[in-house]
Amino acid sequence: MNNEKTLYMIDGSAYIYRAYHAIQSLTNSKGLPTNAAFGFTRMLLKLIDDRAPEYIVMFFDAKGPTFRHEMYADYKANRPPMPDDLSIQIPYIKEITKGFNMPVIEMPGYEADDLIGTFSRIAEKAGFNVVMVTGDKDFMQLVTDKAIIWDPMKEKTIDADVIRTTYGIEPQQMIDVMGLSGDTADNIPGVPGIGQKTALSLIKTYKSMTQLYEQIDTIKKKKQHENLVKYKDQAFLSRNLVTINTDVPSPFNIEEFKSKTPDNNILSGLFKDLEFRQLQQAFPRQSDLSGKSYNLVNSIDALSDLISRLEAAEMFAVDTETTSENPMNAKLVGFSFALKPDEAFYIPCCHDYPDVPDQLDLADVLTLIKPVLENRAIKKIGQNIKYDWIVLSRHGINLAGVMFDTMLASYLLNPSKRAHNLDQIALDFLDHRTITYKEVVGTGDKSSGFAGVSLKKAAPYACEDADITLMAYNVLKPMLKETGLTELFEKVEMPLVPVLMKMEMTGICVDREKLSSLSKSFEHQLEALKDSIYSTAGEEFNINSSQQLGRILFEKLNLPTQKKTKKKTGYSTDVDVLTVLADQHELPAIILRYRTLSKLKSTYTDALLELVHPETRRIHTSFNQTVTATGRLSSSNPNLQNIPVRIDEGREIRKAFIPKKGWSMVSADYSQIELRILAHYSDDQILIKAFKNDEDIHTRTAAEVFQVFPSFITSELRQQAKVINFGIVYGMSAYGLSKELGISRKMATTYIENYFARYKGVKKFIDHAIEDARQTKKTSTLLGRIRLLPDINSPNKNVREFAERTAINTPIQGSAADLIKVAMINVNSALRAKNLKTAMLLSVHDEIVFEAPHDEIDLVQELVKNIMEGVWDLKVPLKVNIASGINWAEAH
DNA sequence: CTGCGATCTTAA
DNA sequence: TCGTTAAGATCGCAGC
Repeated sequence: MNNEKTLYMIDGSAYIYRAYHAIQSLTNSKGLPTNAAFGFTRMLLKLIDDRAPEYIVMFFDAKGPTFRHEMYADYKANRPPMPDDLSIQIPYIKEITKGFNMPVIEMPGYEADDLIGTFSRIAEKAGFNVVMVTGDKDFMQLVTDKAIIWDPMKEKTIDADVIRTTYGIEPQQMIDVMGLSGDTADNIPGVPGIGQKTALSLIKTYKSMTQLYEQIDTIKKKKQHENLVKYKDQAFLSRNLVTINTDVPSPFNIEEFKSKTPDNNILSGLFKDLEFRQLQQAFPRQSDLSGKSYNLVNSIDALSDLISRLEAAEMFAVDTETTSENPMNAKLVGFSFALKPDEAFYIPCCHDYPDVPDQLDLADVLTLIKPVLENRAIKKIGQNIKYDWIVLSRHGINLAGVMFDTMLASYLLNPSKRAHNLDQIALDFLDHRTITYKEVVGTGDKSSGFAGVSLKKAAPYACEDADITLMAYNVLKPMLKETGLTELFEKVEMPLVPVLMKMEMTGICVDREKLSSLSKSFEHQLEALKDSIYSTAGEEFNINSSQQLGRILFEKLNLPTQKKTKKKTGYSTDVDVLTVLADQHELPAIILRYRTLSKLKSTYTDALLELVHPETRRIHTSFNQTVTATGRLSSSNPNLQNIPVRIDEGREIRKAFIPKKGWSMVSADYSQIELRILAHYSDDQILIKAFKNDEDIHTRTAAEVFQVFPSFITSELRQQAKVINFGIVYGMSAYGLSKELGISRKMATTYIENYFARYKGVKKFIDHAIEDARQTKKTSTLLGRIRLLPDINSPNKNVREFAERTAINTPIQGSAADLIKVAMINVNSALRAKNLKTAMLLSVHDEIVFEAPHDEIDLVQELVKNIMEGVWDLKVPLKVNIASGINWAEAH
């Protein structure tokens, strides 16, 4: 039905002004104002996103006087000239429009209104629907059954019916209304004493100005009558002025307005200059392989030539292509190398793709390439080099001379970024759009992985990876230096890579029988709980669906609702809510139990068994070094940093982590490392003294806040103080504390006041951390790790306060991360130096887990404890608890 | 069928 | 409105 074409006509000039006024202040780093350009672009994007217009054209007012000025010299005489900080943006705005590949029309002597009016009529006659994109009500006179107004920013549509119902007149009658009332904005006089309301009611009654004047003597109000008569000429002049011209001579053909795809190269460049970073990413430059020399190496001669060049090089970028994202399962498919920008080589070894010409044999390539990869004097650059390092290691090559990982460099420069993959790095630092893995390999089931890709597609992709890695190195290295991150990079992050690699490759042993019996036990209990839930609820439903559960609890059983979910899509049914409800009905308690067990089964027992490696019979997690915004590591596939420890059934899972036969688990954890770092940073005398005396820190806080001697502190008071201590580190408010402790807000305020009255240094630290962040727009850790805080001065309170909490928490959490990373590196070196068999297995934020042969336990405990405690010189001692046991739970 | 946001739970 | 950092299971919706 709806096969009619629609033409969108944009009132460009009006949007420039609106954007300029709507956005208060926005400039790029060079001081160029960008507010109007930004708002204008946002409007265009919204239009394109929402409507995907098939025909589109942009209109601007022409410079200089128009035909209206000839009619009336004072037309728009009260308009101040365009402010300088707006006019400077006009060329950019026109370029942006050009970048979107939109036709632009402006005509001397006419305003955008008249052009839109004219084309509106032309398009209607040609059978088009017309949408006038504007926020200006003056356009209402142009509305017809085929022409409507739409404002993308306010998401408002005005069609003929809207005008009829809101104003009670036909759209064209707006001209007469405006003629009578005039328009102060444009300095159009109208009839004195007649405003919008009066004009509207007059036109409603008399239908038009002409008819009004024909029956002028029926006007009863004396003054009104007098003015109407006296200013009759002025009224008709005004009417002419507000009438939008619909027959401007025009040489254009509507087919010229057929929309085209944006020119990403133009837009990307503009957005780069204007520093619209998100937009720059949304319109990346197209991948351009011209000027590149990407070579396929598929003969022994060619390989020998390449290897001679690699042998002679000081450094090169290396990348591997494989069959799996998991380096512990991946098989090598090919290698790529880059020695200088714009030149790269791909050595395919194991492509399955039919008619791959003369592919080299993997074993031959490995043998030939091994010496150069193992030569530590020749430096290697990689992207996520830990991955390649593991894969190569599993193929018998011990990579040496690893100097630079572009992923780590990108991470250190801005750890808050979502991604540090090569595509993103190329975009962010080289302004280059890479060929994506998806484009080469495809997606879904039919894709047979990289080995199934033709060389024609694989070679440019693989070569580009190495090429871009090398070019990114050239950009990133000086950036690290400028940002003061070189030492952190060279002394901590890079040396940590082989440590993590070894941990991942070693893996950890799990007691599979124990896990499966736990899983079975959970399954039986869950079955029973399920029956009991259904009978208590009186019907069957999906217990895992919080939505359905909410309906049962709050609509069927009419239990009192506690809180809505964050995005208010329904009732919250989380632990807090169910715990409260457990007093009033038996169902919530059963659900809680069900949730606990099903979490343990699905996330832990079942998932862990799935991830036992078929050959090593151990679990090999990935430690991600570029994920967290604070500098911590994260762990995935599986996440071994959130194995249960608090609840009893959960601890059973921890017990399933066992050492190799005849060995022991050893766990070393920093005691209160974050509060110790807080003591160091804040120089707070009470905190420092407490740690120097090795006091129980929560008892000490309880004593200070509640003004009681430590010996009188009960376990409840200590628990409350513990919550306060944690709250301080996270920047918690009185509200948060009151909720957590179940006390009044007033009481919570008092606690916090007491805390800061006693811990004056902590108060100073917090104030200073925020103040410093305001100045520098970033925060940093002990070892100089940074986190950018662009929102620290945001006018939005929520956004700003979040940045403020970050400014408090990140130096603490991040410094703790710095220290444990250094400790891991030092412990690893010491174990190697002493030729110990003990292996580091896991790192869990403030804990390091090892497995040690029995005869090394005592030595290792002593060694590890000393290294960890001596890792950094703080104003307070660092304390490490270390213990061994037959499983992780016992050692912890 | 796939991707993604929302909700909930686990850890430090 | 209101407490930091993560990963992952599951549901349910939108788009292909």
